[in-house]
Amino acid sequence: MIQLTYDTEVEVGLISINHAILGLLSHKPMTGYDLKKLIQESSFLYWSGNNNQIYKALLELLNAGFVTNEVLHQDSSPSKKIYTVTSAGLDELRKWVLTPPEPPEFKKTFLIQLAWADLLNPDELNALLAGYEQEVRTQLLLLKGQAGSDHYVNEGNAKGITLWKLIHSNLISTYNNELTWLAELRHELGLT
Amino acid sequence: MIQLTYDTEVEVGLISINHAILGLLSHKPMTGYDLKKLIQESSFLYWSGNNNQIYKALLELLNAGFVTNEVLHQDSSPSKKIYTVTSAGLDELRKWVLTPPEPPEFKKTFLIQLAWADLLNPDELNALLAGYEQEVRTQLLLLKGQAGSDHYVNEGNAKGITLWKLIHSNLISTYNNELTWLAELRHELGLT
DNA sequence: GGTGTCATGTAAACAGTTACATGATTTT
DNA sequence: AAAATCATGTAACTGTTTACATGACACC
Repeated sequence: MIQLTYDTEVEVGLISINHAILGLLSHKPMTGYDLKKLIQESSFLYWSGNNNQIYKALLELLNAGFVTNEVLHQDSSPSKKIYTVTSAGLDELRKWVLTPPEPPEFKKTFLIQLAWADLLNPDELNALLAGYEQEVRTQLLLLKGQAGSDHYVNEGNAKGITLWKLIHSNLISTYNNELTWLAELRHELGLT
Repeated sequence: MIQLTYDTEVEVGLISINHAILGLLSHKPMTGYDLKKLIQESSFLYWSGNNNQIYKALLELLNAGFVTNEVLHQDSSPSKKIYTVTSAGLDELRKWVLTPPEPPEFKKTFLIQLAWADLLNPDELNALLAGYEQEVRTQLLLLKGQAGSDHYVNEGNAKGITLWKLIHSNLISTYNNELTWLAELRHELGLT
């Protein structure tokens, strides 16, 4: 059987973590380690930010000519590679931002549990709902706690800061929507 | 290097698609082919419903003793394996429904595009927003179109039907929330 | 003396998607 | 004549996570 592999040299359709990294680097040159922390802390960059993804993405961006790197040797610390976006990289970023958006995707395992909650008695159902509410509230607190941390990356760019605040408000409203739905659901099911 | 593999015989923590399949089978014995169609059409069972997942899951459920199957030979059609939940399977399902819920997960690639939309001029930004609105509206129409198809699986169980309607309303409200957020965003950015 | 930060990278496993393969029958 | 439905399964690949590995320094 003939193996059909894709062209690895000329990347056409990069996947989005590469673009997210390109975007972060466009604000400020950084190391993979810096990117890792930013992605892990970010609420809307939904990847885990593990090494494998980031160092692989940086290699791909480098091979595609979208970034360059400069090695900094430091004593008493491992040397670091500081990545900077090239003008080709900026073009690519702009091009990607203009691509037709995809619909949002939701993974709500809780809804699947709820689908078979007719197996439970009222107390158990109540506990299940309370558990979900708890989780959602925790996410909301986390979001509000790191309110600044996301858009402080965006220093000095007023337009950018406004956008990042709007992104933040999107996430907040999404979680709040779960809470109001939960209240309606309790009402509908006649639970106290 | 020593290979650390997990125990494949006694499954402890099955992943959720297995439980979803267990749940579907608890309503009615079915073939893998039937399950595939149900999952593909369902709005809240978020898997693609490809063969690989389903037939693998059915094998695992079978090995765990949560389902049994009966082979039906038919002429003028391939033979089918009809899977039925065992009482151990029902126990497992109930146990899983009671496990502490996880928070919902969102993948909104659009938000990442928006994060770097300061690279765009107003017309381009407008087009981007319109594209997202279009996608969300399409999802809403799809949802409303299949309004019945999801909970018709749940024949004859009043409690179950109510729950499935509530699940449906959760998804509707989630998409609607995106639309109201979009309106606020346009207002905030002073767009017509 | 153990744990955490800085900084890079690799290995192995798990999860998920697309596409392939078969073969009879029905529909367009 | 081509495409879709029924029905099972496999192969190959992509994507993602967890854990491993190194080594100096700082902190408790």
